[in-house]
Amino acid sequence: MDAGRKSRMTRQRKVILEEVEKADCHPSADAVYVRVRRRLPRVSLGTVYRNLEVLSEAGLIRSIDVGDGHRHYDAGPDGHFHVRCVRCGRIEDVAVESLGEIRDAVRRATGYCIQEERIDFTGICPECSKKEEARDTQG
Amino acid sequence: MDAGRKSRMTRQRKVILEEVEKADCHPSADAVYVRVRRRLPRVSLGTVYRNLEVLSEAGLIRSIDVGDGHRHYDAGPDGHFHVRCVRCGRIEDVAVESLGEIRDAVRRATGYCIQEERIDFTGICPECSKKEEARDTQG
DNA sequence: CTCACTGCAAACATTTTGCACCGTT
DNA sequence: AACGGTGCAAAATGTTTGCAGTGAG
Repeated sequence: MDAGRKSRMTRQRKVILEEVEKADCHPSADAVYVRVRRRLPRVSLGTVYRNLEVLSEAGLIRSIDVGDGHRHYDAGPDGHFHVRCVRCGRIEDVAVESLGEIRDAVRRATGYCIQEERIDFTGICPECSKKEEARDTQG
Repeated sequence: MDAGRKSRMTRQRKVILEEVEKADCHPSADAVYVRVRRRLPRVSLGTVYRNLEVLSEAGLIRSIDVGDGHRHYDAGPDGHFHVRCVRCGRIEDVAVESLGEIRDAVRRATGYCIQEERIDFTGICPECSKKEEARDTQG
């Protein structure tokens, strides 16, 4: 693992990376902060932000912006969409077969040299749908 | 044009709507503020934000979040992607043929009831590419 | 030993909100 | 006249930054 040219793998950075990696959801900076603080009670939020930026730049994690007002972080592989539930706020991955195709289509249509894409869906997850259905049925 | 149940089409609201409609790019709240102030020098930024929210809720405009730290507004029709140039910051529309297909695929894969999607590409626009090429060639 | 990194707190940028007055309906 | 909307200024939110001291390499 090479986090960059002259960067030092400090205790804080390592813990931050681990916590993003082990998180099942896609934690926000603040969520990472809360988790990290369980192991390093004196970390500062600034350190968390700085490290998320560094790790993100090093390609060890990815920052995603689903438009809910927070930036989220993701240690998983690239090349997927996200779906966010407007009810419970969870963010899930969706594997994508046709991402390359879409990218090519956009490149052709616009002439842009595409570097990155963000494809995010918003809706209601099956679990929340079920709950609402149950509530509606019961009155 | 019915901006909502009991909302009043005030001078400010009308001008804000017009300025979003006539803007060629996708203006940020602050950009709208600047434009509106040319016609109504005493508007406040708060009023602009409130009206962008109201108009957005009324479906007269759409708010888009391309992840550059500002929310942008768009009076155009729904059902398109956006491409943003990392160099000059412009945001352009891309017409989409296969949006429905993608949405269905996501629905099938996740079980989500999809309400909305945001599909944004980031890259370098042809114009900026050209400039950089020219600079590179000349040394 | 060096200099990237840290904690802290203050600064920032963007958006939201409380309030008293204003103007559309 | 009623009440939704306004300007203003302060607050809230999420993120970044300056600084002096710390610790990884």
